[in-house]
Amino acid sequence: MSSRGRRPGAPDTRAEILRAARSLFADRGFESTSVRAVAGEAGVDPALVYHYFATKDDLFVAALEIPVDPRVLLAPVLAEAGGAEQAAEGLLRVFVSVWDDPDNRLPLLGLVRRLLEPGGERLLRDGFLPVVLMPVGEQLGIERPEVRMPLVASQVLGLILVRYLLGVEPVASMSAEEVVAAYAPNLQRFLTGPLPS
Amino acid sequence: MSSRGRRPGAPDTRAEILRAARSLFADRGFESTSVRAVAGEAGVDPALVYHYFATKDDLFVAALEIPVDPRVLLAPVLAEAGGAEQAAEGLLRVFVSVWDDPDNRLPLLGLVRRLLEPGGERLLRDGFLPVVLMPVGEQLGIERPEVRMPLVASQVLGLILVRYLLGVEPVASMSAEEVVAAYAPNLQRFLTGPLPS
DNA sequence: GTCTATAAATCGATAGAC
DNA sequence: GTCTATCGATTTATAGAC
Repeated sequence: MSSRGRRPGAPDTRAEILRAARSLFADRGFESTSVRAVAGEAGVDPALVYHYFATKDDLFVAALEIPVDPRVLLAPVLAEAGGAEQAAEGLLRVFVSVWDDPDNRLPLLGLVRRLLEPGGERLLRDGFLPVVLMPVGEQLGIERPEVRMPLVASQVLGLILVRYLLGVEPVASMSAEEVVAAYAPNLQRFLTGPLPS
Repeated sequence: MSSRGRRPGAPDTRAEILRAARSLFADRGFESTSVRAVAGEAGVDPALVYHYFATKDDLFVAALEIPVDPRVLLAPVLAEAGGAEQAAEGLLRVFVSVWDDPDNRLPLLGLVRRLLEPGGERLLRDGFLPVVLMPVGEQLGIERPEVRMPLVASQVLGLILVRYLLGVEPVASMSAEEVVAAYAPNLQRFLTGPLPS
């Protein structure tokens, strides 16, 4: 309270390393990001990175820890009135609000980049799809969720790529409501519309 | 004709290197594929690869030369009766037939992998989108193609990811007609349906 | 045409001084 | 807590023998 002047406060080097790691993993991926590059970006010695995080994998996990639990965020939408027939709009609104939050952006981009790197297939097939997306389909009570949710995933992935990873205009600059208006009807068709045989 | 026995025919090492390069670039991307790995896969010395193709970049270009010209293939569809109102189905049918052709698969996958690597953003933003996709939109005579075609691109990219790159079931195993039935209505909405404001 | 040998750079990771 | 120094492996690429 009454102390004057600037606090000495050691610069939080560890946090600085994490910030640099998030930034680099997000726009160069895991393989193309060297520990040396992270150290350089953070303004510290490469060995210091290893001092805090034993391996490069540990650094990745620490930097890209999922900032939100999608199952918690989606729960209210799933409980909403209207049921599956109007679910797409609510789901999409939650999705965009999470991705548009600057605190989430870099960690999420890092995860997606990892998903698209060699050997990342399993992250979607054995991770995100069965753990997050399939339960959503089942709770919505839609028909043949095992067909419909992968279709949903294909459109959501495409949206992530264009809007967040590649920055293709005008999608990248659309407001949240414009994105919802553009995509909700198509997602809704995947959820409850007619399907091949 | 009348000559017997096996022709001596020097083993076409150059072609063998290209085949190995296509395979590795397609499932590990550009950065994660070393010239040594290509040489190993082809059963030759690494230096020989440099003998035929001066640099790793040249090898990539030679191996992943686009096997088809999308503008030529799409021309008949664009000239068809029905115009923009029924274009999605025809466009999608051409798209799937090209990607399902084994001769095209590896080169196309290699290109997409490169698109998703660090610095590959420009390949879509300054390459594929303005050169291929935007002219299609303009020839169809749709409204605001600069908004609609990026939306189309987002769904097509998602389909490529799920069906060809990540192999998510059941989309990966669908017949061509099933894919058309599943995606054509959504693509059609992006082409000629209502849009935000 | 195909190889051996190697240069020059960069990688992840460790040991140990201060 | 932060650094210097370095190991050992791997990378792209070159020079030159056969």
